Amino acid sequence: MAGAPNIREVALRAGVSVGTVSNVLNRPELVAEPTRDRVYAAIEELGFVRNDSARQLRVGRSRTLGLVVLDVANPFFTDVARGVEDTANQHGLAVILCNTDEDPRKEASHLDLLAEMRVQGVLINPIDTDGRIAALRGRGTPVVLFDRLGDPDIECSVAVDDVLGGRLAAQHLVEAGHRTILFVGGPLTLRQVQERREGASSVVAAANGAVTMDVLTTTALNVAAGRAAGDRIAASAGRSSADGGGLPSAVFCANDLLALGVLQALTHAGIRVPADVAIVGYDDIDFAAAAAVPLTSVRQPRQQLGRTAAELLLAETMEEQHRHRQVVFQPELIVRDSSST
Amino acid sequence: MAGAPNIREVALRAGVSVGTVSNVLNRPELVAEPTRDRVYAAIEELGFVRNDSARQLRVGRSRTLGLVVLDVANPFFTDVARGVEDTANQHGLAVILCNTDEDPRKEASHLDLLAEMRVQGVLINPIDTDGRIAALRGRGTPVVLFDRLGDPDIECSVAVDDVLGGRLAAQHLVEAGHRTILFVGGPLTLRQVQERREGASSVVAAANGAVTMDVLTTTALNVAAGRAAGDRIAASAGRSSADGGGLPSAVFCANDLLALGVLQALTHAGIRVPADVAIVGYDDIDFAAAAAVPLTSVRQPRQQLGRTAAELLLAETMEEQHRHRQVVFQPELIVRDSSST
DNA sequence: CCGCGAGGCTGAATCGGTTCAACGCGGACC
DNA sequence: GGTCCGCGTTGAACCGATTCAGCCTCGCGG
Repeated sequence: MAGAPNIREVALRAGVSVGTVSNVLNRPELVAEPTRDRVYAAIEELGFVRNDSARQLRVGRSRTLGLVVLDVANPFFTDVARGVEDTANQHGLAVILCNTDEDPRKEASHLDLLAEMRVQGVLINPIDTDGRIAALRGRGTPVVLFDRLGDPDIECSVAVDDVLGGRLAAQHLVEAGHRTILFVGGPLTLRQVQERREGASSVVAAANGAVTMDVLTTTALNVAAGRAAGDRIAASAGRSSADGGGLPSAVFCANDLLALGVLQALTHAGIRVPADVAIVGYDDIDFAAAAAVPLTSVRQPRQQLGRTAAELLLAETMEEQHRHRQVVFQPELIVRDSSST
Repeated sequence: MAGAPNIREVALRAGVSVGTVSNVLNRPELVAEPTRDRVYAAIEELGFVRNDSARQLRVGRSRTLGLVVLDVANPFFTDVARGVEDTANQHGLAVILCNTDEDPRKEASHLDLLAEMRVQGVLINPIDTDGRIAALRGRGTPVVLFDRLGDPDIECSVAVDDVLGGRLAAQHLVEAGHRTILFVGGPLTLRQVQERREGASSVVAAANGAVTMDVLTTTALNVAAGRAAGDRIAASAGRSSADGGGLPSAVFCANDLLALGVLQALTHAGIRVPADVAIVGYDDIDFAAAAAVPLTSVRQPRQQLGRTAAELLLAETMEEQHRHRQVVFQPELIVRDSSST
């Protein structure tokens, strides 16, 4: 009595068998109405709550799905998470949100936990492609990659074309007359950072030497790292350009958090944005528009990314014979004050 | 064989009984080394992963704890979540993060799910004090309130003194010479909003008519609502003060998201911050400092709030006879450019 | 009057770890 | 030689919901 009444006590109280209670819970249309009402009444009176472990044990799989992200503090990921949640909730699934902080060890331990929980599937923006993802899949748990393309033979994935995004940003700056661009981002091991840089590089290369692009590497993709980068940029303003100094005319940041940090540091140093230096960010998080110098940014369809990823996962769990798909979204440049002439 | 090997297959392969395998998993010090190694080898070879449902079913409770927040997109809550996660992980617990979007129905459905999962405990910033929280507790699941004080006889809670926070903000503005203050926040049913307003009101009242404070109610606590409020403030600038128009000399926002929205709208309308209007926010999220007009804000110890809440929860699950505690943190005013003269 | 089918319900088997009483065995001690 | 102890291991009972073969009842057609 203390603690949790079980299905047997409910059955006893309603004067039926446990099988009938289970039917009321799961397939009420099979049970005659008066019986059903008696069972509902008993459940109510006892305050019965189904024990999900027992259910799962019998059924074999859970009603949850795991979402593993690099950084919950980044609004980009919380927006993706919202998209995932929407789709999952519509199908009666719960989402377990795991945060890796870009740390492979945390990623590993979260994946182990999700495996033990026998989640229906995992959505992940992987750092480390260690064997765990393959192992999960080997045990029959579908894994969908998001914000990163995978091998179409073995997995579904949803991504945004980061090379194109980089190109859009750089093109915009070049067309606005900027000739010295600085790319700020890191760590360079992250594919997103690499590809955005690559896109920008291709535009610069096409200008045949008329435009130059330097790279300032950061250790993380957050506001603090952006501030540090901004301080270095401001410090270089005093030095002659022969000395590697001089302000760039534009800064392209690998994400908005960095851009906001850079913006703050530059403003603080008395450098005007966009008059002295233009800034372009990436992701178009809500705070980009909310900055007092609204940020030009490359918009990714964040919620849709999440929704689509979840849909692919559900398709994989339900379809009889599944063909892996790759979905690639196109980013879009949103021009605001930080890069207007 | 397909899918998931179980503990019996491991036992068979290692040539021991299932009991021994379980001991290796849970209390390896009881098992002789050579046996242990054979079991580990078998686990490795088969790719065995413990089925957590079965474990939970037997043991009675899970190794997870639920965290229910109003809005994952608000950095305040992700910071709290990080604090909770730190503490939980140290004790080998996982955190399930649930988002209510300030919607009582979503809150209810998440609580139902957590109940079915038999989580070790729940940390919640409740909207609706419907019976579910009491019911959970009745079934033996500890529930700790955070960012809100509860009844010390029945529950633990961790909060920050919001009345004091409101007072600090208003005091700062009054001392800086502001005489017409506008409080922006809502919905007023949220206790946090109420208390911050109340604190500010008390300061205004103490000024014996020298200072006035109006209230502009918002429908939510996010950037978009802040922008809308900012637009209304800017629109009133043109009207005479007899008409209820005229700019306030300072705006105090119930949280930083609102403040950022207001800041953006005012700047966009050509109103200078802080020269024309000063702004004070609340929470001191990272973006507050990162705004191009860095925001004066009332800082809450966000991570510590999370850590402490988790510790209280753990204490309640472990202590033989538990006495509920209320922990109240003091907020701190961080003065930045948005309110400097 | 009998047979048959459908609807409604029963209850035992099942899922896979955990736990614990009990057992075997070798060494120490009297 | 007998007894006792403790370490290492065993294996069956158990947790609680689900499932399904099978039972009963009732109504209808032959």
